[in-house]
Amino acid sequence: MAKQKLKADVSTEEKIKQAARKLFTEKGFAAVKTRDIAEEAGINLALLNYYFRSKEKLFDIIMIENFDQFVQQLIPILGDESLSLDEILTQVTGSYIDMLTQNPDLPFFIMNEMRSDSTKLQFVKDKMANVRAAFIKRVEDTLLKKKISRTNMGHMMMNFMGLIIFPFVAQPIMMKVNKFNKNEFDALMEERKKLVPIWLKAIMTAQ
Amino acid sequence: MAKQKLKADVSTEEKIKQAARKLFTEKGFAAVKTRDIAEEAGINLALLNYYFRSKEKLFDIIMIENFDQFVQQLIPILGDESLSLDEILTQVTGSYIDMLTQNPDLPFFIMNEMRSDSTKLQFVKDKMANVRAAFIKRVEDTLLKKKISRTNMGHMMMNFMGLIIFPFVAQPIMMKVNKFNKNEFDALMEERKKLVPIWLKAIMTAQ
DNA sequence: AAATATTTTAATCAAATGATTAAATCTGTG
DNA sequence: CACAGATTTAATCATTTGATTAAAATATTT
Repeated sequence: MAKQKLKADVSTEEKIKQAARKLFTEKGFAAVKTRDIAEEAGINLALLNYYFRSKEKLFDIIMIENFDQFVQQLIPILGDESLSLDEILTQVTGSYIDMLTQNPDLPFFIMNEMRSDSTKLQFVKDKMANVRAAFIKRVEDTLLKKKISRTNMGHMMMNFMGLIIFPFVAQPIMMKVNKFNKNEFDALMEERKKLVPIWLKAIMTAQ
Repeated sequence: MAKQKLKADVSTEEKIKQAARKLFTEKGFAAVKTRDIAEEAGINLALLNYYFRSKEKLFDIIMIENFDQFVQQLIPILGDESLSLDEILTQVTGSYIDMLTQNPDLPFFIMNEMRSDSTKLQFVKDKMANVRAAFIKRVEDTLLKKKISRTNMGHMMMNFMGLIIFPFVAQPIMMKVNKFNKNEFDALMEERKKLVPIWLKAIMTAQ
């Protein structure tokens, strides 16, 4: 006991959070039982309530962290006035594919929770609205020059997300149907870092 | 009582299935309680077990029907030798967007259940494998002529699904962030019937 | 070491949930 | 009508599940 207070390698509270993050992100709120979390964390069930008060409060924490991770890295890139549209496309694509390769379940989690609506997602709406505003502010001029209308902004956001995020949502299908293993899938995603910006530009200029 | 045996407008069994389809498709297996289904169907809880034996058996039925609907309509189009690649793209896109506009929760359900794996999805794997084989058989020659490699088939499938299916998976986000209502969203999807084939061709021929 | 605060455990509770049962009601048939 | 079979209901069971409690164990401070 030379050290001050490093009891376990990781504090119990952190172990619970890690277990909860893993399970909630994989399976969603309803499918995860508090006992699953306790077992995954290797702790007594009562500790979950001791540290986090309730399953729902614990979930809220994980949800906020996940959403933050999902949108956070967009801000600095979109906010960098020195980047051209091409550079933005390339950077956002690369940065996102890297992050999602590390957290492949994140998009599905987000979609799942947005769908279960509930009222608690107001803060998400706000956060996404910020990103969207930044995106529009940053891209709208360029788009207007290319004669792409405002309503088509919706299409562009869908295309952007569809080409980058969808593969991770569909990863289980892709792996099963195409008999990819994780490494092969990741290699495909690595290729997409270069391809998606090219494709997006091709889409934007297609008659 | 002139008629033979038409008791209710819809048989109790069918009412239960409709309620189950709605709820399971919207929220997934774990989040739906048998009492929710009973209430939605306007029937006594015991009837669910009387007709379908268990929640899981009922879910299996819904799952199979949903998967069938998801892949069914592809077969006749892909199998029609008289169609050009362009025509296939156009028809599949149109047919799919129509179907998904009627059943917007279907893609999410499929992704969700593929992810929860379980072993019971072998039949799905087989079904998807058939569609994939038909797709490859139908498209591979054309792709080879365009110097698109076999590994890029994976990208093409992702792009195809990403541009068509993803918007429906992300519909809740799109509607919240962009403040679309259902009609506006559907109008966008209607536009995509023409746009997605153009975009896909642009992608395929992009340097 | 004693006192105090923090962390962990085992046992238990109350509500939710999937399922069953026995009786009641309805339906068509002889 | 009365009977048999199918359908529906109300009541109840057993398990799961989220949460609590009181006590034990551990760490921290004095």
